[in-house]
Amino acid sequence: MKENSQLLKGTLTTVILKLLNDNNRMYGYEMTKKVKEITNGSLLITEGALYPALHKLEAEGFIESTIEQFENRPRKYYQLTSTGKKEAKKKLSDIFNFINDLQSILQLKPVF
Amino acid sequence: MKENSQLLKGTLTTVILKLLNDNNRMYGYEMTKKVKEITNGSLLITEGALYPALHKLEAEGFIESTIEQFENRPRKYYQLTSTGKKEAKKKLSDIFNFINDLQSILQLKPVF
DNA sequence: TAACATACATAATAAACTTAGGTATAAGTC
DNA sequence: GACTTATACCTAAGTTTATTATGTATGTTA
Repeated sequence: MKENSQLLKGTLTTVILKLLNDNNRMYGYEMTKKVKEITNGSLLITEGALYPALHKLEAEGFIESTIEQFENRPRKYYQLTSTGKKEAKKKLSDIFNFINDLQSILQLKPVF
Repeated sequence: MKENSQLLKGTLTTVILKLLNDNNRMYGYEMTKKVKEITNGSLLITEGALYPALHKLEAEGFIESTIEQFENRPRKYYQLTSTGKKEAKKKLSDIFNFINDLQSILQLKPVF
């Protein structure tokens, strides 16, 4: 993603799994639009990051795809496999734990 | 850091700046202990990540160091420079914005 | 007809980490 | 006495994950 990109490393996979968990099936380009919309344009998934991430998740067996034609353009729809659903739960749990830890550290008051 | 390490990329610098912002001066090893303590051992800063990050921050002029002897062992104390204080504020603002965006995405309810 | 939007993709590069080592001193354990 | 653990610094090789820059192709809007 762009904008605050340094912060993002490692979260893209979790975002993808969460989107597919909530929406049953989505295609890549749709995910970029969705994230942009949700964050009012402050978080932008770059396609150079997204597509390799999708291919990796598919190779790992967490998602699977079907290609369909829509108005003369091919769309590659992805959905979670059963192991992908478990992975989504795990990744979400991990990231919320991480965010909690991070907030513990970042909201410490100065020592007097 | 270890444990949930994929999630951590890009946040280490912000954590360092925040620790120095709150504690005036700290040495590297102390930071690893502090983060471990705050997170009850769930977040571990590896020294292989920490020391290069400290050196980079110093090269960028955001922190400066003084070496002191403590019980026959050298400690390298770091503190924020004036530009480092501004950078700390900026990075903290960025990371909170990012966490907010992330939570917007990750807490979406399923579409009916 | 040029630019923008849709929709996929890859390759070179850069950044940030993990893993694995290294040096040195001190304290505790078998 | 030997070994492990803790303190305290450090670097290097390799991996992962992103950015940036392209490329292909179709459809729509200015």
